[in-house]
Amino acid sequence: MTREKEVTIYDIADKLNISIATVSRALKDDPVVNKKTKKKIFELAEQLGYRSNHFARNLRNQRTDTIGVIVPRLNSYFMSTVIAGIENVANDEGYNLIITQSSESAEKEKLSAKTMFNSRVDGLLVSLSYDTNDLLHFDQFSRKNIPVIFFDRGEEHINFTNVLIDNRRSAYEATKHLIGQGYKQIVHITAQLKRNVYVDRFKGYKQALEENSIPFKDEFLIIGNLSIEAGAQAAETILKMDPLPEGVFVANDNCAVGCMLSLKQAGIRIPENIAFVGFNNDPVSKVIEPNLTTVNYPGYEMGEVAARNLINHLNGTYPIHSTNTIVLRSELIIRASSQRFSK
Amino acid sequence: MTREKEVTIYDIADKLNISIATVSRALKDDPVVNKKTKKKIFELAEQLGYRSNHFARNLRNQRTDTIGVIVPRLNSYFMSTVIAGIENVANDEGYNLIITQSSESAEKEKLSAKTMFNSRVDGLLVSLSYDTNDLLHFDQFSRKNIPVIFFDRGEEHINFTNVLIDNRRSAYEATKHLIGQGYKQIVHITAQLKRNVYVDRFKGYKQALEENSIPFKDEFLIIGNLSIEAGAQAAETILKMDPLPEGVFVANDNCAVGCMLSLKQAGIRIPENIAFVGFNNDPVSKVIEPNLTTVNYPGYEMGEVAARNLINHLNGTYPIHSTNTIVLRSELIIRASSQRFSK
DNA sequence: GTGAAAGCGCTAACAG
DNA sequence: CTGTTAGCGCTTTCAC
Repeated sequence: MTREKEVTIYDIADKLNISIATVSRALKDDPVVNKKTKKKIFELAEQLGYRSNHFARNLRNQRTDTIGVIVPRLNSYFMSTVIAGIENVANDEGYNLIITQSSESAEKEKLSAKTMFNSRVDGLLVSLSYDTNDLLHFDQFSRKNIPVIFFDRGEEHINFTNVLIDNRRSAYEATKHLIGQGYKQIVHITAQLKRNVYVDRFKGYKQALEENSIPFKDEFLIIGNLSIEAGAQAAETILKMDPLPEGVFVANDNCAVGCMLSLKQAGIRIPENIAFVGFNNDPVSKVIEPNLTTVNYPGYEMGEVAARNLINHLNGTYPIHSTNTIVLRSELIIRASSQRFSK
Repeated sequence: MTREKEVTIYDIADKLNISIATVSRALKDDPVVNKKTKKKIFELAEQLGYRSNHFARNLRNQRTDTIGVIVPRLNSYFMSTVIAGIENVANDEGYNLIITQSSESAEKEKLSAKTMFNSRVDGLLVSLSYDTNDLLHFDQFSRKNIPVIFFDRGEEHINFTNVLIDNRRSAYEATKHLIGQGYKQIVHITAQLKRNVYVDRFKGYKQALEENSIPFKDEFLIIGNLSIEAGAQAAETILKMDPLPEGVFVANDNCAVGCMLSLKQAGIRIPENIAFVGFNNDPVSKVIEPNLTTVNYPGYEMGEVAARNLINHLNGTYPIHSTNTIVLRSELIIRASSQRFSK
């Protein structure tokens, strides 16, 4: 598999009988180079199919124009939307993306971090796995002054910026809405209470209960991995409750949908028997019947904001620790699944 | 933003009073190096926080261990599944991914190709945009013997391998199934007939009609961008038909769902009045009521196969033009939306 | 087993 | 406005 010889600035310099320095300058459109020379160089470069060698340049410049992205999973609507947002900003600014998924495992996340580190990404965008217990594997980045920004699933840390929504408040409003509709016995389906997003949503849920003098019951907290299947399992659990709960607040739409489908199959009517509120505003929330009340989560915007912020750090527009938490707007979207008197 | 000085093999060599050559060899685990020396080197490297410089290495080795991926859109279930598959294989084999989206525009696709080329990806995985008219922007890769593999949306070309499913056959079976259920007046909703996948699905649809002596009607071909919204629009068109068609075969589940929702809202019953078959087996097909009959599309597997194949090319396991088309198995999944006598 | 040295392609300091 | 030159950090050939 021999490759055609690459054209270098030496080739161009040779043919034009000028120095590589001039060629290098011309190619960067350095105004100091004579217009005519520049023109000749550009033309020849084009003709020869010259392409600049990133490695040589990076080797000199000590930067890669690459941003690393570590996500728990690629295949969710939310995540692909975030990545589309990141990609949009990054490409505009001339950055490439290296993307890996941790598959919700702390182990793989550490590995990914190492890969990113060794690939010398200029900056890192991370959404933590379910499993992650500490942030030690990101210390290597801070030590080298490589900015790390967490989005969605992050953790408070002096060295890292977080981009997120107000999960507590959103969950509070979601739960309050259910209570306002007259549902009091409310189950909460979520993931392990390790990640901020789930902890905060749980807090919001509890706060709403408390404010309405509804005692929190341990057995109303159902923990799973928030997949459709986990939703189906949660439905089993719910069906065994006696009396049945009146409402369910799920930390993610997909899981809510899985749960609703199973309950419906078991003859439960939504929202008459049990009301539902989800989280994320995944398109599926408008497909399920009844349509799912949910919290709108600005994924695309979150991706853009995180990337923009990272790039600003990189450009030195502001110092690495200048911002620490960016909160995006989110809001409850009320649909039929939670309304006592739905049409 | 000064970064801590990077540790190089020179530093290690200095401290250990050996040559950089030995350090370099040891770090690659070259068996020729004395075990003890190697151990010392590894320990010191660890302690100093040494990380190898990819650029220096790439500059020497003329390879990047990077695979480029160009997709029309990141945010569909299908695409994120494919990418998860690619990522899985690529990471296992020590390759990084650079991902860009063309946003269904030929222009952006060309730009992406250029970026990839300049980033010197070792190989390229592409799913073409709706818009793309020619493959000229991939010629630069063949000229340099850089393998390019198309997945899902490709085009026959002597230089490039395609990984796909048998779209014609799948569409044929889907349509035949509708006909078998007694639906004869069948609308086909799809995208511009530019990409293989849509052309082939259309062919399969037509073939099934022909074999059953059902004349194809021009007005039964509805072209859009296959989004949920396009589905809603298609529903408008359908509702104006008199008489109404009996069945609809949609080239993608999302669009089918959009269409079904609108029709249902207009009082049409599915499948009693109009039957539906989709394509892709997106999870949403099991959420919509009635559940959508669809063609199972092995996205994850497609990603794995495409990546595996590319990497085999790169490893020289087989020559660049040895395979030209890889067809993955796909099959019709029959659900309630298309069954005359559904429960 | 180990070392010396050349060179991958580019940039930038310095000199003119 | 242009050229010379010294590296960036690594791999690899050739010697020993």
